[in-house]
Amino acid sequence: MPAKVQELILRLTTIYDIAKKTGYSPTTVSKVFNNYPDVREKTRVKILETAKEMGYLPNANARSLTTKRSWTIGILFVEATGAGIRHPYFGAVIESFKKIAVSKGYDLMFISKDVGGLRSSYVEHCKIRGVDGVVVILSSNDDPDFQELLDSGIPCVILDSSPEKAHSVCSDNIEGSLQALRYLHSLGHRSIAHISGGLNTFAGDQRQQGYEQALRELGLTFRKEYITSSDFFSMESGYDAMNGLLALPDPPTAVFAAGDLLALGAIRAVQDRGLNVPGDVSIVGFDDIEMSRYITPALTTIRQHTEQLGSVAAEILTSSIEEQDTAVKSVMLPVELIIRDSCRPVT
Amino acid sequence: MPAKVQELILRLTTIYDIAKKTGYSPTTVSKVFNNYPDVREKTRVKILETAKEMGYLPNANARSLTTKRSWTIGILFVEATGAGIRHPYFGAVIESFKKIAVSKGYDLMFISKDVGGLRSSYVEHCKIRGVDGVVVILSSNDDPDFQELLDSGIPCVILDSSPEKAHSVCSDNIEGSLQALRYLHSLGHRSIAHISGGLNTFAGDQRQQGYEQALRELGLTFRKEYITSSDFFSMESGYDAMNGLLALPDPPTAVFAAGDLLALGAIRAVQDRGLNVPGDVSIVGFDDIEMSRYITPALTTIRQHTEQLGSVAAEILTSSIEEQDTAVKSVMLPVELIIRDSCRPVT
DNA sequence: CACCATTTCGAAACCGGTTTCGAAATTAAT
DNA sequence: ATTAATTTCGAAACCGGTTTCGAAATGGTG
Repeated sequence: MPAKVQELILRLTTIYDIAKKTGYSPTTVSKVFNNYPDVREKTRVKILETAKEMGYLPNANARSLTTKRSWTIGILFVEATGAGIRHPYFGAVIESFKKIAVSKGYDLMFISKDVGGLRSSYVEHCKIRGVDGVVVILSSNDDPDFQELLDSGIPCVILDSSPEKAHSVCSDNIEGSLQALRYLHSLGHRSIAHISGGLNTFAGDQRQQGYEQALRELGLTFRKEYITSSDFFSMESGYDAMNGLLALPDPPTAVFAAGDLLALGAIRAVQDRGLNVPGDVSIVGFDDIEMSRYITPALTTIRQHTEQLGSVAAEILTSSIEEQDTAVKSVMLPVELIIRDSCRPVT
Repeated sequence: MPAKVQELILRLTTIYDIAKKTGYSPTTVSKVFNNYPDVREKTRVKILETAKEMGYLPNANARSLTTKRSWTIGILFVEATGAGIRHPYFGAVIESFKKIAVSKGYDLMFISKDVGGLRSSYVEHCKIRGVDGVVVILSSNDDPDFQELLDSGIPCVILDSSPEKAHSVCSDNIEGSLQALRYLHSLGHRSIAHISGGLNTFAGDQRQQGYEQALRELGLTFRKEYITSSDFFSMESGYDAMNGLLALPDPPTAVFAAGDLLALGAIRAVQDRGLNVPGDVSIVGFDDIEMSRYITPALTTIRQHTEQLGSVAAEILTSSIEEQDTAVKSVMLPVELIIRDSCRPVT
């Protein structure tokens, strides 16, 4: 052990110290902190008082060791996309998740494929750390390590996915796509393209399905070249995708993007060509990130209730950890079309 | 203990199991995993092999209990602003911080003022969890709990601040303001306002100082009404602040916003009044968040090297945890003016 | 082959809690 | 005042590792 660490060890007071000072046994001290009924009121207050005097703080590691409960929830999101925590959608969801989880006594820890500086699987990481549960955000379904996690028996709640094995919370993506397309259709648009988020994510897949379903519903013809698949939900890929669409001999008059960031990139691409949104192309996004209200043109989009997604996920996960109810819960939250300035009737 | 938890306890294999199976003692097994030199190669491989066979994974809690090293780093950011993790700047910094920290064997855990569902101080939370160090992002200097943390002896690295007591990493905020103002000045602007991030944050304070310093340097008169103090670095407060400036009898021709989000909000406010950026007002931001390239007009801004901020912070903190060198390190990273489309010479 | 130096290993104590179960102390009942 | 019922408490084992220090095994040497 390095000298620095050694030196820094501020020996904290333990229940043994309290026991010695009060004259009671460590057992009794422990019972006080765990609200056991078999300790007399007088001794309870005495122990509590000296605990406060001595600045006692429980040692979470010691407690976890015996109780097998770490009061820690792992956060897992796909690192591959590079978007990670930087995507405003995730940030918002994590924040609301955190708020609920913390209020219930849990702390959040990032779970990655490295542990102790070595490569590992998610499950290994979780078991080593002894997390009580895991919240998974934007998983790519095809990751075997992720599947292994679902099978591991560790309580999981997945956002934007819906495996049979684990709890899940997601928005009604298909309905969102329908609403977007119906709206564009109502404005007279008939050539509507889709910037997909990619089929390797649940959300991307669902929204694309919804897009295709809407085409059928509205009697529009499906055109393969009108679906551009961006792998990530990033502005950059939205930008590239839109450029592809604009280069088409017969470009669409409207575009439904599977994410707001994609939409922002797309808008930029339109503008870079000297064209105008919504003048030349109407664009609808998905997510309603905070930013969308403030850009020009303000983005018409499908709002997800991110705060609720996070809090519902937290409720589900914590109760899954604490209750014996084994039924897998699968919640789908409604979405909402937010009309702003990025769409216009065809002329 | 709830039945569910009890039931789920997948008794993991321990070093004792390995000891029993191989015939060696737990001591020797432990030595193998800790690379002690006094174990013969033959027994090392045998232990390692059966460990793999049995699916052994170390128990981090048990290890932490004896070694007093949790290999956990606490992340702390001010929750008060509501911005929290949602701000793209933080997200980016945390991500690069995480990358380095994880590669060195640390995991990241959020530190809040709640622990175990009860109100607590940051220090208490840290001690209970036994984190090895803490990274603080955008602290508001006036929080006493935060000061207590700095005094606690727990290794800390602070971003966007520069206390004497702890390591710190920040951008050269003052230089950034100077560059922004000089640039606007070079375009002929003489009435330049400042949307401040607020004086209760280090970055906000520094940037405002830089603004005032630049005014003097450039021989411009300081006008109190040209500084609008927004409390948070949010689009909304940027929007409000800009509205205030535009309502002035003598509105500025250029605005230097202390953050990109503030700038985005400001741009929106200008546009909502039927005015144009940069036609009627030139705007410079600060941060260069990814978004800034994609909005219209693309934002001219002062780039912070977020990735480097995060990685340098991680390097400093981990070495502060591991080395005996007690000198407090204070790193200031250069900034860079990124010229895009949100400014124009005065006509 | 005896002797000494190295290697290699393990017993035991410890880290800071929790929990079972029985004993002691107190109260209630007769 | 006994006895029975209840409270209140603590000894001890355990959770899964780490580390010290001494003993045993091995190797080398004369």
